[in-house]
Amino acid sequence: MALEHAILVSLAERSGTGYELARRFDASIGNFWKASHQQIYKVLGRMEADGLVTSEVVAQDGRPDKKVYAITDAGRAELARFTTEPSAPEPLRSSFAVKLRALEHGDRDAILADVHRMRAHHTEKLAYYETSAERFYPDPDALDPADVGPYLVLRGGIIGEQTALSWCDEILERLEGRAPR
Amino acid sequence: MALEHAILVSLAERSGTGYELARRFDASIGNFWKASHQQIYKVLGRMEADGLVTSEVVAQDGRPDKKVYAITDAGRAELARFTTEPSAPEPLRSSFAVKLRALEHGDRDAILADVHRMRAHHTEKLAYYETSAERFYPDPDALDPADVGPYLVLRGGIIGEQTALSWCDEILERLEGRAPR
DNA sequence: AGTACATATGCAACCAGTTGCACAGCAACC
DNA sequence: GGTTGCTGTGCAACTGGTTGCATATGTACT
Repeated sequence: MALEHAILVSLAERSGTGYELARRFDASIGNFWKASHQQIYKVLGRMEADGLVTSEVVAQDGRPDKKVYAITDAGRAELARFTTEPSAPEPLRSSFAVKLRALEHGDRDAILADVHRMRAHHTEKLAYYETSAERFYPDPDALDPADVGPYLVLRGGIIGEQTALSWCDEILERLEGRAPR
Repeated sequence: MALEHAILVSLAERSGTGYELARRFDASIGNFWKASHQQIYKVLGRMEADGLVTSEVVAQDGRPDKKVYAITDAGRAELARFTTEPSAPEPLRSSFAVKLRALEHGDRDAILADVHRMRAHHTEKLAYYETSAERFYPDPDALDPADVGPYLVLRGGIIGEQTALSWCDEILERLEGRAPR
């Protein structure tokens, strides 16, 4: 149930509506834990029933009312408890790896096209992460203590994307018999 | 529904029982797509109803009967079709990243212990992959064409584990203020 | 006038996957 | 004699997550 904890982290940074959380998930935490707005609303409802968050309805003109959620003390305690839990080894699921294993049973050209598509995707993501790093943490040796966690997570994203890119290049080199690009 | 395709790949390599598939998943494909035996039996049942696989009951003495599954022509066609499908960008889910982001809201020592645990886990996995690589592909420049896909998948596993290790080291260096080990 | 997009919340139905259990027999160890 | 472990198949209940839809309003573009 890490979605619950991802929401708690996000609300600990600052309060917000379900809609806002969904967008934050698109941008930052969502790089490491995806969630749709439907699911966020559902989980927020359960979390409120469990006392981990509270909500306050705010009227707006020209726009629908919104429900601003805030973390409670119980929520903060649950978040702290969560950090003491050992992480289960992440079950890595890659349908692309399955496809690559099927190379001899499938369409080689289509798989190559897929690698090129993935390569472009990872290039874009890497650029996005690197821009974020420069913008938010221009001097990594002088980080605000509150930024250390988020910074290290971003670093994980960067080296992960670099590795994904290297893998694409290695595949292309071998399957196209030349250096990529 | 990539589990279906992972099973088809495995059965295309050779026929086997649900039980055997579950073990193969533990060892090879399972490094990139986990599945429990319960789920494999469930999916095999559906796949047989869909005509992608056939089964034959084999009696054994001293052991329970077993059902040996084999891929059909329809199964092979579906596998080929699958390879022409563009892969969706894998939604990466890391509860550890969520935990790391919660560094300032939780228990720093427990998180550090968790990093050490993960580091040990990735070290072990990397060693396992490297052993497999040496054993099955001692000469990567002279691969059997049928081995190219599986080899590249294994390479992905190796560089993924190396990256995970680097990330652990970077985290430890920053949080413990020294080089790891 | 019609379309699309952003804000904002939420239900219902479905699908994938996990957890826990049941049954069955043989082999090995203590 | 009892426990553990391997082979082998499978059901039932549950949880987490996806897909599709519904509703409401304002702005901007065509």
